[in-house]
Amino acid sequence: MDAAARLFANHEFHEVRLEDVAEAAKVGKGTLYVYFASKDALYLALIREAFGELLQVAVSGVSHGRDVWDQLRTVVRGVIRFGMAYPDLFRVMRRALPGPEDPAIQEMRCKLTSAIEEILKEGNRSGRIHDPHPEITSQFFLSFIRGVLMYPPAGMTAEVLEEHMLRVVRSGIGKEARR
Amino acid sequence: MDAAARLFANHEFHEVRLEDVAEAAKVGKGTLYVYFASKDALYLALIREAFGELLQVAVSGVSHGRDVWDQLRTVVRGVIRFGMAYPDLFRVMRRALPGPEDPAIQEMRCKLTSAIEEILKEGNRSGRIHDPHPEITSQFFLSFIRGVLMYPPAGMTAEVLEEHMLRVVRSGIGKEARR
Amino acid sequence: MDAAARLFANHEFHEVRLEDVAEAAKVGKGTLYVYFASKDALYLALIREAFGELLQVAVSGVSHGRDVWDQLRTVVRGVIRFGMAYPDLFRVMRRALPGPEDPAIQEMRCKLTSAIEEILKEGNRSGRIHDPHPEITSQFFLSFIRGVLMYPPAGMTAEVLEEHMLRVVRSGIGKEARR
Amino acid sequence: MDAAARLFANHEFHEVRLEDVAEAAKVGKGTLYVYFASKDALYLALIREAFGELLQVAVSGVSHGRDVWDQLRTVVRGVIRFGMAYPDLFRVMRRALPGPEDPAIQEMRCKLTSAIEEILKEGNRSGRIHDPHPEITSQFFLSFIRGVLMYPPAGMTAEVLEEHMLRVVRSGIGKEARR
DNA sequence: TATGAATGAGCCTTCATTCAT
DNA sequence: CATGAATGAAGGCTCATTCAT
Repeated sequence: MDAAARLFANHEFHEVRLEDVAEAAKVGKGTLYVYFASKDALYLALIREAFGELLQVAVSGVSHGRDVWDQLRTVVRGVIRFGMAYPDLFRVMRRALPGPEDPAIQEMRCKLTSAIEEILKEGNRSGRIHDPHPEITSQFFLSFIRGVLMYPPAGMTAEVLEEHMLRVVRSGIGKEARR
Repeated sequence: MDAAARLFANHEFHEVRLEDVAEAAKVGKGTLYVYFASKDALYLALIREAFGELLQVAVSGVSHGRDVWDQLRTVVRGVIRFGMAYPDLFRVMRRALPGPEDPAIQEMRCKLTSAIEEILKEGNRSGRIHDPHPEITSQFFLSFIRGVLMYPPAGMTAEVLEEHMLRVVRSGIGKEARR
Repeated sequence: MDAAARLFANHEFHEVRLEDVAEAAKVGKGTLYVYFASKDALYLALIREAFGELLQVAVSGVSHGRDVWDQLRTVVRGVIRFGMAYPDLFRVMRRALPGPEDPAIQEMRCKLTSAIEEILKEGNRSGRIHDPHPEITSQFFLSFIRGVLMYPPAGMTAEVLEEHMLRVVRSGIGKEARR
Repeated sequence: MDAAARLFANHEFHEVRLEDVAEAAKVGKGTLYVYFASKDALYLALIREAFGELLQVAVSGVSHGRDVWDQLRTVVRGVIRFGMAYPDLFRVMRRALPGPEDPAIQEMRCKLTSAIEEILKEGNRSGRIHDPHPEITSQFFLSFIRGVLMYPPAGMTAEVLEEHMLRVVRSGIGKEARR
């Protein structure tokens, strides 16, 4: 799957030949079929793994009850870490069509945004946050990281990214809003 | 190209058969090859058109010198309008690999983020904005819209989206940051 | 037809596109169909013309009753002249499959060898020639010229070719046979 | 390749469908592509093999130093035998355009005529032959056989052909030249 | 279980042919 | 009669998939 991720990350689905995957993985072509029913199955398994991993890293660390900004930071940090640790998986994930594909994937995608949305709503309730559209803002968190990791500005580090993102969301960049 | 956009928007490249495109466009299969050298060429032409259109809509309206937030609003509104007017082109665009593909596409992609980055920098200089990382924030604008349009929350409208986005970026959602 | 000959001479049938023929002939693609029913028809017309021309040049000049070697010389000279005057037609002709193709072509091909065979037989009867297999020797004449014109040795001229060919057939190259 | 030879022998390149070749060879269509990169490659491989075989059969048996006429007889016999043993390969070969095609083929074609030319020149030196144009006569040998095998007169046998050909070349058919 | 040679369904692409102008 | 834009039948080629070893 590492090999497959590497290839699918940088090439369209149809550009990746199972023969290349097999070679990259240093196994026979037939061996792939021992573990995956088809090329599609392999591709979906990849995305499923990616989402699973991301969910693990980003959401599992969140402990409800702690400060809302701490929770958001945990999620953001998790996603960034994941994106930097598994850039290939991350890129594969990003290209996945939102179509019906696989219910498991839909569910995980949903879980991820829901988790963030929940934190935001919790923040609204606790008064530490004022967000009239947490369902939009939650999309924002994921998209942001996605964009930065796909087209990384020069000299980007996990820390800078995390810091900047949280600051923007928290306080905005308007001058009159800070003092 | 309309027909092609419609198909490529909802299906992976390899799932789209030129025969279907031809049928959808109500022309003969061979006719496609009168105008496009290959399936790839058609696909790239689509993306190129999309970026061109988007650039037109989003960047051309910006008049430097006006208030920074007005400029940002113009861009944001343009991108959102484009995404809603041409959802198919928008979806095709989004899936384009950042790879070498086509220099023209690379250039347009670059132009778009640069335009936003420039506005932000201008804002920094004028003091209306305080953004230590405009190169990151510019990515943010695009990613945000992209994410929202790909996985649209229920009841989303262009106005709400525009408003929410600008508010977040301007003032953040932190309670202590506003009064 | 000149244009077609030029193209068919140096390229396999399938390598020649009617579009190229039209362009080379400086007419529209459709115009070809005003004069030829199909690509095959054009091709066959070409071969037919070639054989007709060759027959004209090579056989028509032969006047039975004259000296046999004069007659042979006339034929040989005619074929060589034709080959050098219309190298393209000549090359097209050579590649024609001996298959059923076109009865008219078969007939002309036959006429050509028959003409030579007849001269040889006449020579046998008159005693100026001793050839136990004129049906083979007649093939020889054509093949010879064909070979030389397809893969011409450097510095070949019509005269040298004609002279050499007749000498070989008449007297052979064995030393003991001449004095 | 046997199957391919059979088909290419009696049909123009474009009339032969790879599907037919596969069927004739009793293998899958895809299997052809395991061994040949393209239809062209298959065709050229065929011609290459034909020339190789012919070279083997015709030239390898020649032992320099033996009587010149024996050497020529060996070559002639070799070519005739080859033509009769592999009529398909022979016919394919004949149609090959003298164009650039494949350097290996060019070389073999050259080798063949050179070999005969060398024998003739050796004959000139030894005095057993008087041939002012061995470079032309060598073409003759090949063309002759080619012609006879392509349009075989009825009742042709290898022996008759060999005998007749050598006799013509050696002594000619002029009556005054023999006694 | 692992393999890779063989396979053929499927698709892109070509180009002879048509026909409205 | 001349044209060339449009067409779709045909076939070369790919590659996911199978299966005998």
